[in-house]
Amino acid sequence: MARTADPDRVARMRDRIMSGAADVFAMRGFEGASVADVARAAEVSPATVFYYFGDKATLFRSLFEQDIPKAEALVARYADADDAVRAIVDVVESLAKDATDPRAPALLIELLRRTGRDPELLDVVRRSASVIHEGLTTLIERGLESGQIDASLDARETASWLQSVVDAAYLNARPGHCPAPALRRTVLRYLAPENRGGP
Amino acid sequence: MARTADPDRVARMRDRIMSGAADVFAMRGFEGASVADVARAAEVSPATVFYYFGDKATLFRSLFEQDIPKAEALVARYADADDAVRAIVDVVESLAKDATDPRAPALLIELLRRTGRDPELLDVVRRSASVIHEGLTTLIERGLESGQIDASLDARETASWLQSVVDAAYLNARPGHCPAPALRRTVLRYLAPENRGGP
DNA sequence: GTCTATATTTAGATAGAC
DNA sequence: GTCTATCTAAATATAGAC
Repeated sequence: MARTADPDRVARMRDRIMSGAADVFAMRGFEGASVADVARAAEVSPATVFYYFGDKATLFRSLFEQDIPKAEALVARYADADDAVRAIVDVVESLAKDATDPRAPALLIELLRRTGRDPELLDVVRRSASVIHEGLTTLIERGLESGQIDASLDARETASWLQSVVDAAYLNARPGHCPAPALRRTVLRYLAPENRGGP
Repeated sequence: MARTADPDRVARMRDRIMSGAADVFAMRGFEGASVADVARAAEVSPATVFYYFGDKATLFRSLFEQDIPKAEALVARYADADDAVRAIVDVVESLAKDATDPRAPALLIELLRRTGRDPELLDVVRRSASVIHEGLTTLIERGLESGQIDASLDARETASWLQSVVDAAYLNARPGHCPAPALRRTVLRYLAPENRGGP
């Protein structure tokens, strides 16, 4: 067909394959999903998938490369927030919001798993995770200075813990059940100083 | 060698293979681990592994079958506790204690993953998870009655959430880092009534 | 660029000797 | 009971036509 590289058409084809890949990887897992399955879902031949992505690991990784700019945008949005604790809760809830996609838990699991085995994937994940981690750490430090957050907490460790809690909320997300209220309560109470009587 | 079925020897052999399997499954994942790898780790032949476990899925599942009696014992130990909140914290910390095993995070992920694909494994997991869930629910109800726990919380939902938080401790587990303090703080503050000044 | 057809590799599982 | 040897199936990746 088109002899010339049409960037738009290339992008559309990549999206189509990646969308099929998200379905299939979520349903069957990385190893359980064959490239033939992905090709069928995208209504192309297996060779076409390899033509666009080179190999299966690269196809999988490409699903998460979009997370880096998304993380950067999220952190930037709250960088200048006045109310640090409120900003932290908003960031955490934004992260958890993606869990509404029914494929999200399964894909997160595949991601965590593959991360230990694919160094390039690890790099992608580390980049987006550390953007979030830095963003949260900054907000926590601000809350510590203003006295909004319990002075006995370490900013970086607390940021890691909050990220883990978000991940756990994802993993246990069940259809028709929103984790946001429990998550919000958890974060607010975890951060609060105990000077007003607390437990 | 021994012509007669010696239950003790059988148990030792099973343990030896399962120990190797835990290493290999944690390191390479379920699909990534070949039975040949497990056999090598246990210093037997692949055929011996199949002789004892039938197939790879059964071998994997057997790693988690021991969790059911362990869960029952844990719940029983705190069934008659006077201080409900203290008992809840103890149960949760006991659950998280296994996270110190460096293989634990990887195995948890494999477990969650395989659960959606192996109905028999799902059954095993459900059994031990529901033992814990029932135990926690009972303790939470007791804390609600005594006013130790915030009356606005639903016992069953809170039990589920606490189980998620334990998962978070697993996910956050890194060598040389103890999750207990963050976990304890999270649980205590989540449960506390807000009548004394709250968040 | 997209396909069909296939080469290659690998791993789960079994047969049968000892 | 444990081994060696092997069968079989499946999937990644490529070659080459169109």
